[in-house]
Amino acid sequence: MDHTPDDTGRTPRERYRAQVRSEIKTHAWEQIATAGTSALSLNAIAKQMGLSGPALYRYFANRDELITELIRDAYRSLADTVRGAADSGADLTTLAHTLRTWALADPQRYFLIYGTPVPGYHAPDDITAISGEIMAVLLDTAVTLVGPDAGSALGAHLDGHREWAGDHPASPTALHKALVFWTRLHGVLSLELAGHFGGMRFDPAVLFEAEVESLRMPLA
Amino acid sequence: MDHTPDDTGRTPRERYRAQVRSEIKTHAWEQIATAGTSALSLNAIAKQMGLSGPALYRYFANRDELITELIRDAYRSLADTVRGAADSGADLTTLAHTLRTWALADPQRYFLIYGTPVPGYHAPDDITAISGEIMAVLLDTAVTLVGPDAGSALGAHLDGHREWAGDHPASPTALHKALVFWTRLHGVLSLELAGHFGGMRFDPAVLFEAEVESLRMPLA
DNA sequence: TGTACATCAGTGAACGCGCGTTCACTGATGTAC
DNA sequence: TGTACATCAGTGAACGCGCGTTCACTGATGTAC
Repeated sequence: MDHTPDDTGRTPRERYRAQVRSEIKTHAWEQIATAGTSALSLNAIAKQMGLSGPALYRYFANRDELITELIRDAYRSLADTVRGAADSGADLTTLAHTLRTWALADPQRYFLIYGTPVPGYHAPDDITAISGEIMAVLLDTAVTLVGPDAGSALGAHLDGHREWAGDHPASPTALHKALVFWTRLHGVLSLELAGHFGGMRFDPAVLFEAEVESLRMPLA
Repeated sequence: MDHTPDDTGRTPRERYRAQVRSEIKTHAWEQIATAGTSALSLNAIAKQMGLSGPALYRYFANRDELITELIRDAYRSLADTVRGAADSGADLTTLAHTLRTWALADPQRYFLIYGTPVPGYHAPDDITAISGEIMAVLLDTAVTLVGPDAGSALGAHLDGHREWAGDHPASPTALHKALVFWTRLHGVLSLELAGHFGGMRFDPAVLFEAEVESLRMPLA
């Protein structure tokens, strides 16, 4: 048999490793969706896969590394999703719906990013870098949106602390809109996903829609 | 010694019990603040208090009951805080700042209410009732705020599903404003508390302020 | 006020459990010549 | 193509740990007469 790398540049063994790794992650997501992140257990995953517990240590150094990887994947997925939408010419409304669809598809994935923080946990730099990518997409979309708005106090403040925008050439108003796009939609989405609209009988989609439209209005 | 009830109507033993219960809860909050809710352990609390593990079972039937009690206390505290502010004549801005102060005082308490939900957990009815109290305060404040706004699509939709407002006689616009008060401020607050503005150098208070002011503008 | 009894807080031993993780190993797969 | 060796996936036993929870108990506190 020929075990030279295939056209993806990976040997069979590498491909096998990658596949098992991803299978582990799939089972990890299932556990998180079923019982929450704190219930994630390497032994339980191994059992589900018909492996012994220690086998997983061939693929992840320890439990923390697995969780960090899941967080990374969640960020990556979100960043790719919004970037993909923006590159396909999505306007603000379409982008917002893309975000909502992504969140509803897997609430626990959303909460792994935007849910309760674990005291003392700090994400590695490459993950915070992905946050920056997401912000960049929001800024791109915000600049296409800005009309002849009057400047806002927040816009001016943000303009005075532009570091977070990378070197994005967004106007103060666009900075303001991008940030508020994020916070308003997160406000609605996270309450919806957490079930806080449960007893109430209205349709969360209508609320979401209203908040999306609010972003088209001039600021303060 | 006289062991008849004192003027609060409780015997010394009852007062002692109540005090130990509250001491247990205090230590529980410390643990949650330090290492997150999933790290909450009855044995660890007992150790901190210089008691044996089983002693705590005199005060709480089990771990779940303790956690539920903490959640109840968190809701109660929030409801009392906003109700107190409103009764002291707080307007929308003051109420918003009261909320922010309450949240910043103990982020983990905030997240116990509004953070990542535990799949499968359903709060008992008396707790969801407290949600209603909070909503009532928001509605009270919203009605004082409403000007000659044009009706919104969301307002009309909410008016068609008024059950969640109890029998509060708020106008459609007021319903809309109350709900958006909640979601917008939660959006900003939860991202701030979770540290998502960490790397960015702007002042979250300015963003919060801007969102509070946004509530004074006419809706869509 | 004093004594007999009931209540109840707290203890220490013990339970079974599942966890993360290590280690020395077997056996299959891949590599070099 | 065949053989010798190296790599590496996975196993099973074992570790120590802390967890929630039960149980039978002791001793202090409160109650009734």
